[in-house]
Amino acid sequence: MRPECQSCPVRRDGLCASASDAQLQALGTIKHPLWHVPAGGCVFAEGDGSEMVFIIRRGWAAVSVFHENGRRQVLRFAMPGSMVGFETTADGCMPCTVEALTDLTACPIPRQSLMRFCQTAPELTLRMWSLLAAETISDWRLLGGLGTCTATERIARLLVALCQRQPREAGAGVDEFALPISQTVIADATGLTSVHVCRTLKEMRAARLLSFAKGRLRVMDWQRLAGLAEMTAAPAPCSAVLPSPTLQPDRWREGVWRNASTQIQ
DNA sequence: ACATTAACTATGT
DNA sequence: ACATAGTTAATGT
Repeated sequence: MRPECQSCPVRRDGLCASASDAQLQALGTIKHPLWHVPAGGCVFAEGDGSEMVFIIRRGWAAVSVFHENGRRQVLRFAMPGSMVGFETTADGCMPCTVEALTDLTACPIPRQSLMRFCQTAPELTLRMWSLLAAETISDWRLLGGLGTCTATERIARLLVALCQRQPREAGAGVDEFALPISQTVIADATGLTSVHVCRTLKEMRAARLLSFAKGRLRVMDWQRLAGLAEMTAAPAPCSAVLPSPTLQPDRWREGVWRNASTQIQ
């Protein structure tokens, strides 16, 4: 096993949680050295011909596409354990840009090698499927609200979804989180202008829902925030309720949502 | 560069 | 008429 795999911060929750020692050994031979991307840098950009998929080890990234009108749409957020780079266009180019929101460490794995490896490792393949599907569901909650929800509701959806995926910080209360995204990023993720995001956050602060400053979010009223987000939200992030990888794959994620909702209801 | 605020405009209810 | 959100511009941090 590679030394960086032994110290991997997403060894428990990420893809490799379902890998045996022998499989981890094999993955170690196909993976590339870790990538370190400073905040503001790109893992890859729209149009690039990347042969890698990446497992995020540390830090946050925004996955986005750019429109002709100069504006961009953030499609999803990647954080420790997230996998990016699976989507390629027919000509093998990347259809989106992955930009580091914080200093980032990513584990690059050649797409073709991983595909070949999956043919020998069904459990790993199923876990990959499950993890990608779970993130897709989370992402669709945001994207699906863009056409129908108000500014307050869209922002509430975003914040609740990010809090649920955020691994809990040791020591910190459940109501306070590091949220390393600017209002501009919130705007690009919610389809609002940054000016209106600022106005809306001011209203939410005045309504004693939350406070958000200097990259930290304090939630003061989970009930109302979850109501706005149309979610049965628990302050506990997924990692606290993520069932063990030995469960049947098709029961993992249902368990996550059920457990998350029963904690507050 | 990002956040905030105000004044104004367009659109939908 | 009112609410919501975009635009523009000025100012602050």
